[in-house]
Amino acid sequence: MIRLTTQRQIILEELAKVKTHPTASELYDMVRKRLPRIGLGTVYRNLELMAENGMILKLEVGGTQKRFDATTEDHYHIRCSRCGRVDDIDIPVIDSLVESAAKSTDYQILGHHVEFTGICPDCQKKPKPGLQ
Amino acid sequence: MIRLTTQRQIILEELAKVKTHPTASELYDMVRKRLPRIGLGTVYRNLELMAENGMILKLEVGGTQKRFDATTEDHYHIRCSRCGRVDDIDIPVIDSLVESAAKSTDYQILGHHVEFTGICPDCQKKPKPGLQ
DNA sequence: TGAGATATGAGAATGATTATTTTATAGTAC
DNA sequence: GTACTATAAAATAATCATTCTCATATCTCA
Ligand SMILES: [Mn+2]
Ligand SMILES: [Mn+2]
Ligand SMILES: [Zn+2]
Ligand SMILES: [Zn+2]
Repeated sequence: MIRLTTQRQIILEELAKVKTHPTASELYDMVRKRLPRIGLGTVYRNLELMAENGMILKLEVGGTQKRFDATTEDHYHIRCSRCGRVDDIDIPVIDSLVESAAKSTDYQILGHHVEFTGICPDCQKKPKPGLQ
Repeated sequence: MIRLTTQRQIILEELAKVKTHPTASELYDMVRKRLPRIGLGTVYRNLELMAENGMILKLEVGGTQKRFDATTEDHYHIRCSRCGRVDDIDIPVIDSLVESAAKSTDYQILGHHVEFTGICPDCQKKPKPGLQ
Protein backbone atom coordinates (compact mmCIF):
# COMPACT_ATOMS: atom_id res chain seq x y z
CA MET A 1 0.00 0.00 0.00
CA ILE A 2 0.96 3.59 -0.63
CA ARG A 3 3.06 5.31 2.01
CA LEU A 4 1.23 8.00 3.96
CA THR A 5 3.64 10.92 3.81
CA THR A 6 2.92 14.19 5.58
CA GLN A 7 1.91 15.75 2.28
CA ARG A 8 -0.49 12.93 1.41
CA GLN A 9 -2.01 12.93 4.86
CA ILE A 10 -2.66 16.65 4.82
CA ILE A 11 -4.05 16.58 1.26
CA LEU A 12 -6.39 13.82 2.38
CA GLU A 13 -7.41 15.64 5.56
CA GLU A 14 -8.11 18.88 3.75
CA LEU A 15 -10.13 17.08 1.10
CA ALA A 16 -12.14 15.26 3.74
CA LYS A 17 -12.98 18.54 5.48
CA VAL A 18 -15.05 19.88 2.61
CA LYS A 19 -18.08 18.86 0.60
CA THR A 20 -17.22 21.18 -2.27
CA HIS A 21 -15.39 18.72 -4.56
CA PRO A 22 -12.37 21.01 -4.94
CA THR A 23 -10.13 21.17 -7.98
CA ALA A 24 -6.43 20.40 -7.68
CA SER A 25 -5.52 24.05 -7.43
CA GLU A 26 -8.23 24.81 -4.88
CA LEU A 27 -6.85 21.97 -2.81
CA TYR A 28 -3.35 23.33 -3.36
CA ASP A 29 -4.45 26.61 -1.78
CA MET A 30 -6.06 24.82 1.15
CA VAL A 31 -3.06 22.60 1.77
CA ARG A 32 -0.59 25.45 1.47
CA LYS A 33 -1.98 27.07 4.60
CA ARG A 34 -0.56 24.11 6.53
CA LEU A 35 2.36 23.23 4.26
CA PRO A 36 3.49 26.48 2.67
CA ARG A 37 6.35 24.86 0.77
CA ILE A 38 4.34 22.13 -0.98
CA GLY A 39 4.42 22.16 -4.78
CA LEU A 40 1.41 22.10 -7.07
CA GLY A 41 2.94 19.10 -8.80
CA THR A 42 2.96 17.21 -5.53
CA VAL A 43 -0.74 17.87 -5.12
CA TYR A 44 -1.50 16.64 -8.63
CA ARG A 45 0.75 13.61 -8.31
CA ASN A 46 -0.72 12.52 -5.01
CA LEU A 47 -4.33 13.14 -5.93
CA GLU A 48 -3.78 10.96 -8.99
CA LEU A 49 -2.06 8.31 -6.89
CA MET A 50 -4.73 8.30 -4.19
CA ALA A 51 -7.45 8.08 -6.82
CA GLU A 52 -5.73 5.07 -8.40
CA ASN A 53 -5.58 3.42 -4.99
CA GLY A 54 -9.26 4.01 -4.33
CA MET A 55 -8.59 6.32 -1.40
CA ILE A 56 -10.44 9.19 -3.07
CA LEU A 57 -12.54 9.77 -6.17
CA LYS A 58 -11.43 11.74 -9.19
CA LEU A 59 -14.52 13.29 -10.74
CA GLU A 60 -14.38 13.84 -14.46
CA VAL A 61 -17.35 16.13 -14.52
CA GLY A 62 -18.01 18.79 -17.12
CA GLY A 63 -15.98 21.97 -17.06
CA THR A 64 -12.30 22.47 -17.54
CA GLN A 65 -10.91 21.05 -14.31
CA LYS A 66 -11.07 17.68 -12.65
CA ARG A 67 -12.50 17.61 -9.14
CA PHE A 68 -11.80 15.43 -6.14
CA ASP A 69 -13.97 13.78 -3.52
CA ALA A 70 -13.04 12.10 -0.25
CA THR A 71 -16.32 10.18 -0.27
CA THR A 72 -15.52 6.98 -2.11
CA GLU A 73 -18.96 5.40 -1.91
CA ASP A 74 -20.74 5.47 -5.23
CA HIS A 75 -22.98 8.51 -5.52
CA TYR A 76 -24.22 11.04 -8.03
CA HIS A 77 -23.44 14.70 -8.59
CA ILE A 78 -24.96 17.89 -9.88
CA ARG A 79 -23.00 20.71 -11.49
CA CYS A 80 -24.10 24.31 -11.74
CA SER A 81 -23.95 25.35 -15.36
CA ARG A 82 -23.39 28.98 -14.34
CA CYS A 83 -20.59 28.78 -11.78
CA GLY A 84 -19.33 25.19 -12.03
CA ARG A 85 -20.07 24.32 -8.41
CA VAL A 86 -20.53 20.59 -7.81
CA ASP A 87 -22.71 19.04 -5.09
CA ASP A 88 -23.80 15.56 -4.15
CA ILE A 89 -27.20 14.25 -5.15
CA ASP A 90 -28.38 11.87 -2.49
CA ILE A 91 -30.59 9.48 -4.34
CA PRO A 92 -30.02 5.73 -4.42
CA VAL A 93 -27.49 4.52 -6.96
CA ILE A 94 -29.25 2.50 -9.66
CA ASP A 95 -27.16 -0.62 -10.12
CA SER A 96 -29.67 -2.03 -12.58
CA LEU A 97 -28.56 0.64 -15.05
CA VAL A 98 -25.35 -1.27 -15.58
CA GLU A 99 -27.16 -4.55 -16.16
CA SER A 100 -29.51 -2.83 -18.54
CA ALA A 101 -26.65 -1.22 -20.44
CA ALA A 102 -24.70 -4.47 -20.57
CA LYS A 103 -27.39 -5.95 -22.76
CA SER A 104 -27.02 -3.25 -25.37
CA THR A 105 -23.24 -3.08 -25.77
CA ASP A 106 -20.18 -5.24 -26.32
CA TYR A 107 -18.19 -3.23 -23.84
CA GLN A 108 -17.24 -4.88 -20.59
CA ILE A 109 -18.93 -2.41 -18.27
CA LEU A 110 -17.03 -1.30 -15.18
CA GLY A 111 -19.34 1.31 -13.72
CA HIS A 112 -21.44 4.35 -14.31
CA HIS A 113 -21.92 7.88 -13.11
CA VAL A 114 -24.87 10.22 -13.30
CA GLU A 115 -24.25 13.91 -13.59
CA PHE A 116 -27.14 16.30 -13.27
CA THR A 117 -26.84 19.87 -14.48
CA GLY A 118 -28.74 22.81 -13.12
CA ILE A 119 -28.58 26.21 -11.48
CA CYS A 120 -27.33 26.29 -7.92
CA PRO A 121 -29.22 28.23 -5.23
CA ASP A 122 -26.67 31.06 -5.24
CA CYS A 123 -26.83 31.52 -9.00
CA GLN A 124 -30.63 31.44 -8.95
CA LYS A 125 -30.57 34.53 -6.74
CA LYS A 126 -28.29 36.44 -9.07
CA PRO A 127 -29.72 37.90 -12.28
CA LYS A 128 -28.99 36.02 -15.47
CA PRO A 129 -25.69 37.10 -16.96
CA GLY A 130 -25.38 38.55 -20.47
CA LEU A 131 -28.70 40.39 -20.58
CA GLN A 132 -27.32 43.85 -19.72
CA MET B 1 -30.89 31.84 -36.24
CA ILE B 2 -27.23 31.24 -36.89
CA ARG B 3 -25.95 31.73 -40.42
CA LEU B 4 -25.03 28.53 -42.21
CA THR B 5 -21.62 29.34 -43.68
CA THR B 6 -19.74 26.86 -45.84
CA GLN B 7 -17.50 26.04 -42.90
CA ARG B 8 -20.42 25.41 -40.55
CA GLN B 9 -22.24 23.31 -43.08
CA ILE B 10 -19.25 21.09 -43.76
CA ILE B 11 -18.41 20.72 -40.06
CA LEU B 12 -22.00 19.66 -39.49
CA GLU B 13 -21.99 17.23 -42.41
CA GLU B 14 -18.75 15.60 -41.36
CA LEU B 15 -19.96 15.27 -37.78
CA ALA B 16 -23.22 13.71 -38.93
CA LYS B 17 -21.34 11.11 -40.98
CA VAL B 18 -19.79 9.39 -38.00
CA LYS B 19 -20.91 7.69 -34.81
CA THR B 20 -17.54 8.10 -33.14
CA HIS B 21 -18.16 11.30 -31.16
CA PRO B 22 -15.04 12.98 -32.52
CA THR B 23 -12.99 15.57 -30.69
CA ALA B 24 -12.51 19.05 -32.16
CA SER B 25 -9.15 18.15 -33.64
CA GLU B 26 -10.41 14.87 -35.09
CA LEU B 27 -13.18 16.85 -36.73
CA TYR B 28 -10.62 19.42 -37.90
CA ASP B 29 -8.77 16.64 -39.72
CA MET B 30 -11.98 15.36 -41.28
CA VAL B 31 -13.10 18.80 -42.40
CA ARG B 32 -9.69 19.76 -43.77
CA LYS B 33 -10.00 17.12 -46.46
CA ARG B 34 -12.78 19.21 -47.93
CA LEU B 35 -11.69 22.68 -46.77
CA PRO B 36 -7.90 22.54 -46.58
CA ARG B 37 -7.54 26.15 -45.46
CA ILE B 38 -9.95 26.07 -42.53
CA GLY B 39 -8.46 27.05 -39.21
CA LEU B 40 -8.63 24.99 -36.03
CA GLY B 41 -10.04 28.02 -34.26
CA THR B 42 -12.92 28.13 -36.72
CA VAL B 43 -13.75 24.52 -35.91
CA TYR B 44 -13.72 25.20 -32.17
CA ARG B 45 -15.67 28.43 -32.52
CA ASN B 46 -18.38 26.88 -34.65
CA LEU B 47 -18.72 23.68 -32.66
CA GLU B 48 -19.25 25.82 -29.58
CA LEU B 49 -21.77 27.98 -31.39
CA MET B 50 -23.69 25.06 -32.84
CA ALA B 51 -23.82 23.42 -29.43
CA GLU B 52 -25.22 26.61 -27.90
CA ASN B 53 -27.89 26.66 -30.61
CA GLY B 54 -28.86 23.06 -29.99
CA MET B 55 -27.76 21.92 -33.43
CA ILE B 56 -25.26 19.45 -31.97
CA LEU B 57 -24.27 18.12 -28.56
CA LYS B 58 -21.06 18.95 -26.78
CA LEU B 59 -20.17 15.95 -24.62
CA GLU B 60 -18.25 16.73 -21.48
CA VAL B 61 -17.25 13.15 -20.90
CA GLY B 62 -14.22 12.02 -18.98
CA GLY B 63 -10.81 12.27 -20.58
CA THR B 64 -8.91 15.33 -21.68
CA GLN B 65 -10.91 16.43 -24.71
CA LYS B 66 -14.49 17.39 -25.28
CA ARG B 67 -16.38 15.37 -27.87
CA PHE B 68 -19.18 16.24 -30.26
CA ASP B 69 -22.32 14.47 -31.38
CA ALA B 70 -24.69 15.26 -34.22
CA THR B 71 -27.45 13.26 -32.50
CA THR B 72 -29.24 15.80 -30.37
CA GLU B 73 -31.83 13.50 -28.87
CA ASP B 74 -31.10 12.74 -25.24
CA HIS B 75 -29.12 9.52 -24.89
CA TYR B 76 -26.41 7.93 -22.79
CA HIS B 77 -22.79 7.12 -23.49
CA ILE B 78 -20.06 4.71 -22.57
CA ARG B 79 -16.36 5.54 -22.57
CA CYS B 80 -13.55 3.04 -22.83
CA SER B 81 -11.21 3.58 -19.94
CA ARG B 82 -8.29 2.19 -21.94
CA CYS B 83 -8.50 4.08 -25.25
CA GLY B 84 -11.06 6.82 -24.61
CA ARG B 85 -13.44 5.70 -27.35
CA VAL B 86 -17.03 6.82 -26.79
CA ASP B 87 -20.14 4.96 -27.99
CA ASP B 88 -23.86 5.35 -27.55
CA ILE B 89 -25.75 3.25 -25.03
CA ASP B 90 -29.20 2.64 -26.39
CA ILE B 91 -31.32 2.25 -23.31
CA PRO B 92 -34.32 4.43 -22.52
CA VAL B 93 -33.52 7.75 -20.92
CA ILE B 94 -34.85 7.81 -17.35
CA ASP B 95 -36.65 11.10 -16.99
CA SER B 96 -37.79 10.19 -13.50
CA LEU B 97 -34.19 10.54 -12.36
CA VAL B 98 -34.53 14.30 -12.65
CA GLU B 99 -37.75 14.34 -10.64
CA SER B 100 -36.17 12.14 -8.05
CA ALA B 101 -33.09 14.34 -7.83
CA ALA B 102 -35.19 17.50 -7.67
CA LYS B 103 -36.53 16.38 -4.32
CA SER B 104 -33.09 16.16 -2.80
CA THR B 105 -31.53 19.43 -3.91
CA ASP B 106 -32.16 23.16 -4.06
CA TYR B 107 -30.70 23.35 -7.54
CA GLN B 108 -33.03 24.10 -10.40
CA ILE B 109 -32.32 20.97 -12.42
CA LEU B 110 -31.91 21.34 -16.16
CA GLY B 111 -30.99 17.83 -17.21
CA HIS B 112 -28.86 14.82 -16.61
CA HIS B 113 -26.44 12.58 -18.36
CA VAL B 114 -25.31 9.04 -17.66
CA GLU B 115 -21.80 8.00 -18.53
CA PHE B 116 -20.86 4.35 -18.31
CA THR B 117 -17.24 3.31 -18.23
CA GLY B 118 -15.88 0.04 -19.48
CA ILE B 119 -13.52 -1.74 -21.84
CA CYS B 120 -14.38 -1.56 -25.51
CA PRO B 121 -14.39 -4.71 -27.67
CA ASP B 122 -11.09 -3.75 -29.34
CA CYS B 123 -9.31 -3.19 -26.05
CA GLN B 124 -10.69 -6.44 -24.63
CA LYS B 125 -8.85 -8.31 -27.36
CA LYS B 126 -5.54 -6.63 -26.63
CA PRO B 127 -3.53 -7.70 -23.58
CA LYS B 128 -3.66 -5.42 -20.56
CA PRO B 129 -1.10 -2.63 -20.83
CA GLY B 130 1.60 -2.06 -18.24
CA LEU B 131 2.33 -5.70 -17.42
CA GLN B 132 5.38 -6.06 -19.73
C1' DT C 1 -23.13 49.55 -54.16
C1' DG C 2 -21.37 50.23 -49.90
C1' DA C 3 -21.51 50.74 -44.70
C1' DG C 4 -21.98 47.94 -40.93
C1' DA C 5 -22.28 43.38 -39.13
C1' DT C 6 -20.45 38.94 -38.96
C1' DA C 7 -17.16 35.29 -39.87
C1' DT C 8 -12.68 33.46 -41.07
C1' DG C 9 -7.62 32.18 -40.75
C1' DA C 10 -3.33 32.71 -38.58
C1' DG C 11 -1.11 32.78 -34.80
C1' DA C 12 -0.44 34.13 -29.95
C1' DA C 13 -1.99 33.44 -25.31
C1' DT C 14 -3.91 30.95 -21.56
C1' DG C 15 -4.64 27.43 -18.32
C1' DA C 16 -4.66 22.70 -16.72
C1' DT C 17 -1.97 18.93 -16.41
C1' DT C 18 2.13 16.05 -16.93
C1' DA C 19 7.04 15.21 -17.31
C1' DT C 20 11.75 16.01 -16.03
C1' DT C 21 15.38 17.21 -13.12
C1' DT C 22 17.32 18.01 -8.78
C1' DT C 23 17.13 17.71 -3.93
C1' DA C 24 15.46 15.84 0.37
C1' DT C 25 13.83 12.35 3.30
C1' DA C 26 13.03 7.50 4.91
C1' DG C 27 14.08 2.84 5.60
C1' DT C 28 17.88 -0.68 6.03
C1' DA C 29 22.17 -3.29 6.32
C1' DC C 30 26.34 -2.93 8.35
C1' DG D 1 25.67 6.20 13.59
C1' DT D 2 27.34 5.72 8.41
C1' DA D 3 26.57 4.31 3.90
C1' DC D 4 23.51 2.64 0.64
C1' DT D 5 19.11 2.49 -1.74
C1' DA D 6 14.49 3.61 -2.60
C1' DT D 7 10.97 6.74 -2.57
C1' DA D 8 9.06 11.20 -2.59
C1' DA D 9 9.11 16.16 -2.90
C1' DA D 10 10.11 20.68 -5.01
C1' DA D 11 11.16 23.37 -8.81
C1' DT D 12 10.76 23.99 -13.26
C1' DA D 13 10.02 22.95 -18.08
C1' DA D 14 7.11 20.94 -21.44
C1' DT D 15 2.75 19.57 -23.41
C1' DC D 16 -1.77 19.83 -24.88
C1' DA D 17 -6.49 21.53 -25.36
C1' DT D 18 -8.80 25.48 -25.82
C1' DT D 19 -9.64 30.38 -26.23
C1' DC D 20 -8.43 34.92 -27.70
C1' DT D 21 -6.82 38.67 -30.83
C1' DC D 22 -6.68 40.87 -34.88
C1' DA D 23 -6.24 41.75 -39.73
C1' DT D 24 -8.79 40.37 -43.68
C1' DA D 25 -12.75 38.57 -46.04
C1' DT D 26 -17.61 37.83 -46.74
C1' DC D 27 -22.36 38.69 -46.12
C1' DT D 28 -26.65 41.60 -45.46
C1' DC D 29 -29.78 44.76 -46.77
C1' DA D 30 -30.87 49.67 -47.00
MN1 LIG E 1 -19.42 13.75 -4.00
MN1 LIG F 1 -24.00 9.90 -28.89
ZN1 LIG G 1 -23.91 28.37 -9.47
ZN1 LIG H 1 -10.85 0.84 -25.92
